[in-house]
Amino acid sequence: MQKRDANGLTEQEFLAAYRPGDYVRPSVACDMVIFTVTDTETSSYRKNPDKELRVLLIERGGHPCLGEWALPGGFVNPNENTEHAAKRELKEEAGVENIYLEQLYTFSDPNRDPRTWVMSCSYMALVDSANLRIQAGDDADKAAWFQLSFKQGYDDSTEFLGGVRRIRRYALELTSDDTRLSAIVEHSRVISKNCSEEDFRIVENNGLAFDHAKILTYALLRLQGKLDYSGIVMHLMPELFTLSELQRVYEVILGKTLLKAAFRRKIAPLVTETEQFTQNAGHRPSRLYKVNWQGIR
Amino acid sequence: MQKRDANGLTEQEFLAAYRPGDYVRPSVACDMVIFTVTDTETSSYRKNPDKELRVLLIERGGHPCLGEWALPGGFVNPNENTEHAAKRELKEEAGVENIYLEQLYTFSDPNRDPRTWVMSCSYMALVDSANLRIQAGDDADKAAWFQLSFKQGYDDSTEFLGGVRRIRRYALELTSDDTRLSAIVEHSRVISKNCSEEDFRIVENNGLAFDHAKILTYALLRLQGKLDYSGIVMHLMPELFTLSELQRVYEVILGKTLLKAAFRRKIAPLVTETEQFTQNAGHRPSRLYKVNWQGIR
DNA sequence: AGAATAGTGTCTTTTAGACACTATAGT
DNA sequence: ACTATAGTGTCTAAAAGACACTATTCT
Repeated sequence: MQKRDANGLTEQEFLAAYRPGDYVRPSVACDMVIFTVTDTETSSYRKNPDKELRVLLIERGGHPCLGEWALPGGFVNPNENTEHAAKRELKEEAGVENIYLEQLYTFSDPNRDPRTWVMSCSYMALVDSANLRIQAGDDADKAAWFQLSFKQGYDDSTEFLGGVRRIRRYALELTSDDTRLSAIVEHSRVISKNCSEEDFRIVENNGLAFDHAKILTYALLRLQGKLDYSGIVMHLMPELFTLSELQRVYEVILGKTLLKAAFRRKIAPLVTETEQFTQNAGHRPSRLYKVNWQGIR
Repeated sequence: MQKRDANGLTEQEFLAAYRPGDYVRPSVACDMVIFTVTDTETSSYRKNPDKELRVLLIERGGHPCLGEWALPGGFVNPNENTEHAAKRELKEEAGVENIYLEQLYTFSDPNRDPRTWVMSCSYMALVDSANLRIQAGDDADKAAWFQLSFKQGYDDSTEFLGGVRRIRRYALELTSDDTRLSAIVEHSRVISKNCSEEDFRIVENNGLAFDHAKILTYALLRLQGKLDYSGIVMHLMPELFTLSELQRVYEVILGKTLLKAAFRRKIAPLVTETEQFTQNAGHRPSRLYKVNWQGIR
């Protein structure tokens, strides 16, 4: 291409002479919401264990937010894109590779980090807990898998001239062996012709670093929203699983129970039956299935 | 809070002493995909005009990509977040305010801009064309609304051990009064247990700047994907509209025709009927509706 | 009158919800 | 035998698809 600009330069000449300005640039970090699903302890030899949703957090060893728990993450390096950075962090901080990864949202409020201007490009990752052979946080940082409870509380729509404002509050509770964290995040949305605002606000926060309660809420809503039309859950399942297990995973993420017959009809195209069965369960054995990746959208 | 870190500093002391490192930081820009819907010329006084989807592009007056057409956008300033930047750009470059705005995706490949390291946080905006009283591009830059044709071509799934690779190609054609642009973008997705890769690749590009063909494709897929479960289309409609008009907007975005009766059943909760009717149409008048914002999800 | 669209009725098909019933290993 | 779950059958209700029919205004 030999086009010349207003100064008579070709593109090659322009780029050779180009010097980036010295205006202020943000740092860009990747923060990762890594979900997995684990079994609870079961009380009786007969009872199947319940499923619980867990997320990986890391205790901050320095200011700011010293002693609070943060999503694993780190800065994006030059010569890599955010996805590379996310994968690198995933390996370094959680010891996992080759798992489901999806970009969520870029959080960019200028004061979200008290040190300096840091944007966070957030990612959601899903891991089968059987895949977690490497214990998270081998290094100095203290890492832990927190069990997550996510409940919608306050919910209100107020109408105004030509529009609606919808406010919902979500209560997050996170528990690990020795730590309990909690947060309340308010999601408000103005829906009208002349305005379109969506906002997450941290109403209450006990022990979560930065704006990570927001990011976590965003991730949970995305996960819930994707559940029924995409086969995203399959990334949380082990190689072989029973349909009841799969149903319990859906249930723990959605926070409600589902009807067995309807559930099975719906997920039928997403799974393939095997000839293997569970054993020693204290009740009728259950057929084991594997994921039918063709059926996943 | 009086916690002290490993150096015996409180958070206040730490922050007061904090100096950001001088490692390389990216520039962050917002690029905007601004959609609107317009009427085509109608051949006969009887025939209703068709709808067409349009997107705003700006011809680049300098290197790089001199003479090519780019999405409107600009850098994010310190003390604003990406959404503020997007709104500012929307006003400056397209002369519109208070319209629907949604963050799409952050494109961050290190070489996407030949000058320097620039990440693009992309947004999608929807405007009712009646709202465009201010002609876009009053200033030096040449701006134009391009009519968009978006067709899926090649589509293939190849199975491999324990997974699927799905490849789809999309053909974009953009036409304004005096310019024709086109691009082919390939979307490939690997869906399997041990891998999760999603990638957009520009296969062919005639006249679109940077990686903007990618961003545009991403926006179109998002718009299509959101159509049926959210009332997002309503942001493209004027104050009063007929149900046939609304249907034609759905049809032009989805690229397929819909059945009238079923369509009306489905969108019924999203609209409110008025007592006004179209006039001088050369055929039976049509009732005018307005948006029922309560019904929008 | 007749072109072109507006608007509705209704039949069929598909999907979802509800719930009861039968089946079966393990102690 | 009994517990706890596995798995299926079937009825009902709701939603989607298909298509034909009637209604209405302007030239």
